[in-house]
Amino acid sequence: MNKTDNPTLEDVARAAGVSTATISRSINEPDKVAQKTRDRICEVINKLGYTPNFGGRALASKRTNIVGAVIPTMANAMFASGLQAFQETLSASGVTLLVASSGYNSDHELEQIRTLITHGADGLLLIGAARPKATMDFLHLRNIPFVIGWHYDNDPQRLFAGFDNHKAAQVMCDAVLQLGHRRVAMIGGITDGNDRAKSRIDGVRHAVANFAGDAVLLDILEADYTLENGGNAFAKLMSATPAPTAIICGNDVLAAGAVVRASDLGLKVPDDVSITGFDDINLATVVRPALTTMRVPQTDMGRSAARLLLARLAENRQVRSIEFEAELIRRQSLAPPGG
Amino acid sequence: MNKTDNPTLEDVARAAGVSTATISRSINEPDKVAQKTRDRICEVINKLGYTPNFGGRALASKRTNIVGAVIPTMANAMFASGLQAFQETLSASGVTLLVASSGYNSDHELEQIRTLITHGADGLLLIGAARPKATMDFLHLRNIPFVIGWHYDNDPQRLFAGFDNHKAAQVMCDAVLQLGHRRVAMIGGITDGNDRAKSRIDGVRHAVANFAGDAVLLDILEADYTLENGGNAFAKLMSATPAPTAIICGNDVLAAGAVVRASDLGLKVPDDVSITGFDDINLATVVRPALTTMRVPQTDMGRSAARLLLARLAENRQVRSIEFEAELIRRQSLAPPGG
DNA sequence: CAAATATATGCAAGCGCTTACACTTCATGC
DNA sequence: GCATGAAGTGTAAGCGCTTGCATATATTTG
Repeated sequence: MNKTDNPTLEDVARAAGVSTATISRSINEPDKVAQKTRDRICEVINKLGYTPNFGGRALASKRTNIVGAVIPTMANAMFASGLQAFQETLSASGVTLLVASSGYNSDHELEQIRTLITHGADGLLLIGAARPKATMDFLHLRNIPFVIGWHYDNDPQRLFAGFDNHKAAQVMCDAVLQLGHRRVAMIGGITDGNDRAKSRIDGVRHAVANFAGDAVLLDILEADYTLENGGNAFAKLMSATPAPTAIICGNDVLAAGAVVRASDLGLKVPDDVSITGFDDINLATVVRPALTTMRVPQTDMGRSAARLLLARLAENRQVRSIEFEAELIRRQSLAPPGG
Repeated sequence: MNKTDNPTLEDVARAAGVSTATISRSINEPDKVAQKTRDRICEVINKLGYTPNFGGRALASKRTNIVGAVIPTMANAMFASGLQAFQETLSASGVTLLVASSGYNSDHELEQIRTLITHGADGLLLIGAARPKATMDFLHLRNIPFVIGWHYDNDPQRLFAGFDNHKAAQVMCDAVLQLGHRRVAMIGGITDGNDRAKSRIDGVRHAVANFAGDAVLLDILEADYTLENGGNAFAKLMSATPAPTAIICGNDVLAAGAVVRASDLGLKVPDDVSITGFDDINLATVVRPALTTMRVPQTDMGRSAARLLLARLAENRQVRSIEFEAELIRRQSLAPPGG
């Protein structure tokens, strides 16, 4: 598995007639080296195709310039574009991204965190705040710098770049209730090991419970984020009597699945039933009717998470969590009951 | 930036009353160590929260168990899910994924390749076969093992896990022509630095040129993969006289944008104009009419690319490229001209 | 112009790990 | 019982780099 022997610092040093220290400096702190020497070194480096050996560098300098991210899955557009922004921002600072996915499973998440750390990650991006004690213990024991994305709360001990899922869901549900809906149902993500999904459901529960009127939350179904599951859950909810007049979905994929299924079942959205989404990914704008949804600042979160983590790693003391606001985007899938 | 001092092999060795070599063995080659010793060591490791220092390990063993991927962008669902599969497969072999994105720019790609290598990647996944000489030179000079995904050709010198974009586009265009379309236009991706986009366009060109009839390829527009660009390009193409009866799109995002715009413009798909996509991502199934598209085996490619790369790194000699077939998926957006 | 300071380079000690080799036990077979 | 070998462990030599310190050279200053 080892590559054929690559040139080392020493090879370069010999060829350039200087010491290894000078080469090292000309790479890492160029202005500590005379212009002339640097030029010569640069030339030799290119001729030899030298690149610093990673292991040696990491060992000597005690840092890798690698940060890791453990996200539920890249297959969800929301994480993918956030991760993209995260990576781009890191890249601009010469830091590289190690990724792993947990599949929304917390045991798996711990395993992946371990892996990333043993693979040299200086810091981590994690999604959501809730995790088992074992995971927290490991993080603390090893004193690992990390940032939590896609979630925000007031815990001053930790670093967040996210938004308040509970509040956002509540805003959405309030909007639904304001329009006159009284029989509401929800299709949420699987809450096990996913505090964002849980918060969104709680937000809806809370909104219904505190509504100054007699609204009912008929049912809450949990489903993996696929179009088909969204469709199936929708069908199930609509087969109840009385049927809900609005269905709040935990994300756009579920909602899009529901919208499509509605049309298959001959139900008109929003006339027969309103459907709302969450995240505002491409899907939301393309289904007909287009989804009323909560826009989540995916790119901003990714970018900010990177900045926070970089600052934290640079030991800037003034690192503070950033709260973003999810924004209600009104489109056609939500209307007063009965059209 | 350095973490507080973590326990080292030596700490563990001292605490367990054995030599560092034994600890190392019990981690890397457990069955070379007596059960009893191993148990004791394991206990100490857990108590101390020891994890091997990455730099030391990489330096001594000359491998990192990291592979890198440079993809155009994770924000495109097709790459995201392929990358997800790639990562999962690697993970199952204890290998971790370093990601970088090129933004479809080949200078940037080279830079990212360099970064990944200096960050310790043992091997790489790259997308598409076409790249500038400088990049190829670097890859060869450093003798870097790599696999090319999302593309296939017969070059026996290289390792592919992909499909023939040219052929796939041709299949799609043939299907369009078979249905009776004679005025065809295309909305492709930006071909600069993107051989897949180019191949898809060439495939369509080729199909039209070789059609046993008098079909015309009216126009080819290139656009970044966004819904809006797809819509704009569509509007532009439809404003020509005579207008095309079918528009072949280089990917589903462009096609979905076109379908949505068609409806905004009061055009019926497929009655007034047929639209086809490429990739078969979620979007394709959700727009109405649903997209006729080429299904691309994203997950399979990701998984196979990982297997190929792992095999290559393990120096298995019997590593051979894998060709996948894209599959024509017929849905409602394509019909004979005039409905 | 000597002294003081700034700038450029070299020296050499590790960083924490793996691994070839040497050594010690202990079981086995004759 | 003793040679033989297997199994378990230790010793120590690096892997390629960074970096504090010492040294050498250039520049400034009174």
